Formats: sequence, C-alpha cells, structure tokens
Amino acid sequence: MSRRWNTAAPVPAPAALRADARRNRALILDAARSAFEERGLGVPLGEIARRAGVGTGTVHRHFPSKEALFRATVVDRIRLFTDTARELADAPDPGAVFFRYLAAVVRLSARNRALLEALEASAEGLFEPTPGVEKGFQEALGVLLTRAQKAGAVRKDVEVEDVVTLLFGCLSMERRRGPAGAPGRMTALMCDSLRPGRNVTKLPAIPAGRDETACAVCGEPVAVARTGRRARYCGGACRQKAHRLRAR
Amino acid sequence: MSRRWNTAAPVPAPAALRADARRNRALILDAARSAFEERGLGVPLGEIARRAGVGTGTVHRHFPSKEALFRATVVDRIRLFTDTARELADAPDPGAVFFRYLAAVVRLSARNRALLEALEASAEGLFEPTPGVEKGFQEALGVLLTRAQKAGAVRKDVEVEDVVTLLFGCLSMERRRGPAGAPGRMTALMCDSLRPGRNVTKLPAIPAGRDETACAVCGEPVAVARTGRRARYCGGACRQKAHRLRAR
DNA sequence: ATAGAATCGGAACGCTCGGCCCGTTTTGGT
DNA sequence: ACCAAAACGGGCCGAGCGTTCCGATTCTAT
Repeated sequence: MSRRWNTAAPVPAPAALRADARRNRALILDAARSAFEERGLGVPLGEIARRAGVGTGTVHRHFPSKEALFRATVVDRIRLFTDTARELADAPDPGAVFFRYLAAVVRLSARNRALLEALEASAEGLFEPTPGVEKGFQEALGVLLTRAQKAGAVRKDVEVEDVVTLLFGCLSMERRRGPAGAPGRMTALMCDSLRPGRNVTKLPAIPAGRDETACAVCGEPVAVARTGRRARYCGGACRQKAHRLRAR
Repeated sequence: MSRRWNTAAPVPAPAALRADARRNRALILDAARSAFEERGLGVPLGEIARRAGVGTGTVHRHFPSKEALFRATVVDRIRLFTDTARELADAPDPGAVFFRYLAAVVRLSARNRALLEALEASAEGLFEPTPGVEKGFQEALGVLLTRAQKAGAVRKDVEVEDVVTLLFGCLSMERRRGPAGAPGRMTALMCDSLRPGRNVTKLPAIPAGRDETACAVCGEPVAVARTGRRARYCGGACRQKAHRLRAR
C-alpha cells in the first residue's frame, strides 16, 4: 500500500531496492512507528533496531538520521487524517460529520505520543514535517469547518487555526487522562464550546492592531499606553497581586 | 518570603546555614526557576549553575538531584495557585470568580514549561510533586467550582478532575499558540464549554461498570461482548476504516 | 587575628545515545 | 554454481549530561 509519501520525503530512492533491503525498511518503519507512538522521540534508536530485528547500522542506511525516521512516521499519520477529511468533504449532515471527525481524530491519536510531540515541536519551530503536509491538513479540515458553520452547527467566530489548536488540546487532555478515565469526555466538552447558542463569550481577537490589552491578572480589557510597557493591570488590587506573584 | 515549603521538601535542613550558603541557595533556586520555566526539565544543570554564578558542585550540595531542584520550583508555584484559590473561596459572584480564576491561572502559567512538563509526568506517574500539593490544589479549586455550580454559572455534570484536566489543556494550547496569537482565546473557548445552556452534550461518563463502549472509529455507542475484545466498531464501514488505519 | 569547620568550584567519572565504519553476509544476474 | 555488488550488523567514537570528589576558599566563633 501507499508508500508514495517516500517520494517527497528526504529519504533518497525508494525504487530498485534489493528484496532484503525492502523487507528491512518496512520492518524498521513498523518498529519505529510503534516505538515512537508509545514512548515518543525519546526512545533510543537501538531499541527500534532491536524491535525490528536489525542492527543500528541498517537503520542509518535507510534513514539518514533519527529525526528523518520520526518525521516519516508522523507525516504518514497526518496524511491519513487529511485523506479522511477530504473524503468527508461532501458527506451529508455537515454538522454531525464535523463533530464526529474531530472525535475520531482525537480517539485515533490519543495514544500517539509521537504525534503530540511533533505538534509541540512544530509550534516552537523546532520541527517541520514535510512542507505542505500540515497545510494540506488545515485546508481539508477548513472545508469541513466551513460547511458545518454554514449549516449552523458551529459558531461563526472560530477559525481553522482554532480547531487545530483545539485538536491539539484534546490530544493532550485525553492522553493525560489515560485510557481508563472516560475516553472522549474532554473531547465532548470541547465540542460543546464550538456550538453556537446563547452561552457563548466574545473571543479575544486574533492579533490585529492593539490599542488595548487584557489585564495580566484578572483579564479585563485595559487601554494600553503607547509607551511599550510590558504588562498592564486593571487596577491597584491586580497590580499588587502581580507583584506578589513575581516575588515568588 | 515563605520558604515554608522547604520543611516538607526532601531537602534536609533549612536552618542554621552559613550566610554564603543561604545566599547561594536562593540564587540557585532563582536561576533554576527561570531556566526550568523557559526550557523545561531539559535544561542542563551546568547552565543553571552558570546562571546562578556558582559551580555545579554547589548545586548538588543544596539539592541532592536535578529532580529535587525541579520539584522545588514546581511545588512552589502550585502552592501559590492553591493559596489564591483559598482566598477567593468566599468572594462574591462565584461564577465570575471561578472563570476569572481559571483564566488567571492559565495566563500566569502559559509561559511556564516546567509546570506543563511536571503535570504531564505526574499524569504518567513518573513524577510526584510533594504529596498533598496536588490534592490541596484540587480541593481549593473544588470549592470554587461547587460554588459556581450552585450559582448556576457552571454546568452540573463536570467534576473537579475535569476542570484540572481542562486547565492542563488550556496550558498546552496557549503555549502552542505562543505569546503572539490572541492570548486567552483558547481559554475563553474552553470556558464556554463549561457554561450551562441549551447547547450542551451528555458527557461520556467517568469509568463505572462498562456494558457498552464507543465505536473505535465513529464514536457511536456499541454494546460490548463479555469476551474481552480489544476494539469494537459500530458496523462494516467503520471496521473497514479501522483496518485501513491499522494497515499503515 | 586565627583556627577549624563549612562551603565552594570545577575537574573528572561513568553512563547514554546518535552516528559512522568496515569486515562479513546475502542477493540476484549470469 | 559463481561472483560482484549491495546490504547487514554491531563495535567504536565522540558529545552531552548528571553526579561525585577533593583541594582551595570563605566564613564565623573565639
């Protein structure tokens, strides 16, 4: 099945491999996937080699570095979610489709520590999955979101970026809760925050010109001076509290 | 101020230290806190020593291990939040207090990588902040939650454990978004999920006897056989999709 | 001021792990 | 069956880090 992603991956030539090389490559990829999913990037390459039944040298012949191997397993999984989203792009009942899709992605990733770590690192700019992979996912998800919004099932003031971040948050939360404690509970809660209705708050706007900011303690809006101050507080009480916090 | 937590910490005697030792201890704790908050547990002890202007040997004289030092900084921060929650326990307008408290905790922790890592590790049982510290926080938070629920500001079907997990999720999300992109936006969204109203879903129950489970793909409920099966699907389509996913 | 003890600093140690090298083994075309 | 090329595997190296150790230094009681 699809090994097509290889062509875009940094790994050189997927064609014309000797039979044993092809077999070992698959074994390595397989072992790496499960090892990374269980224990994250921290798992030693030696263990992956051992699980795959090969030597560490063989691993390095197929993948120039540990990161390349890690990236391959993660990209693979994201592509899968993207494909699923595209398949659902014209399914009936956009609202239900959207929420079920979110729940499914979380459920299928909740045990995947590698994906979580990749998303964390990607946010900090330390790790870039093959260019376009994340963008492709966002686009496919965006289609589902827009349809759900047009159908009135999702509040209009959320953007794709919010949903991606929310997915990330659900992943973190479900993982924290572990397989025992009510799987899907946090995700269901999160989905409620996306529904339109009378109990919704005005969300803090995404960047834009800033003439006001939020009080660093209580969160109330405060007009910000042009003087490049760092933190603003809404009054004496909050400022005192901030000092107390800073005093450690 | 309060160095009281030391008495319970694994670090031996806080009393009768020589003047230079007392000074260095404070310098180390201070450097460790900022270093851990910026870069997490991954920061080398050598850098902490350098920032504090002492040698690595001195660090180890005051704290038996890197983990002990890490724990000290984290526990300190959690205690602070606990204290704040206790102070708010009889403030007027329980609903507003509750939501503002959540937002404040997230805002003050969003840059704190150490806290996030400690919470992750604690969930996996790899790290136990001084016994009672987490429990104390949960109790104090529970008071605020119960009051807000009684005031009708928070839906009745969430429990303290949910709120703690939600806090953790908000921390992850706000951190992912970085200081640039709309701070507090994800937290505001999550708070909406806690509000009562007509657009709330029935949440998956916390553990309990399990005679049914959720379809591993679409999430619909399925009666589970007594045969200790691993995963259950709601029908042929979902089972096929699961196989496709498993086939990598 | 002085002596003795407490503390300091950083060199040294041991361990883990990613990456590389090269003698050995396997493969597949002839 | 044979052989050249491809692939294998694990020993080896170096880097990074936590921890330990001990001679040098600083403090404080007298």
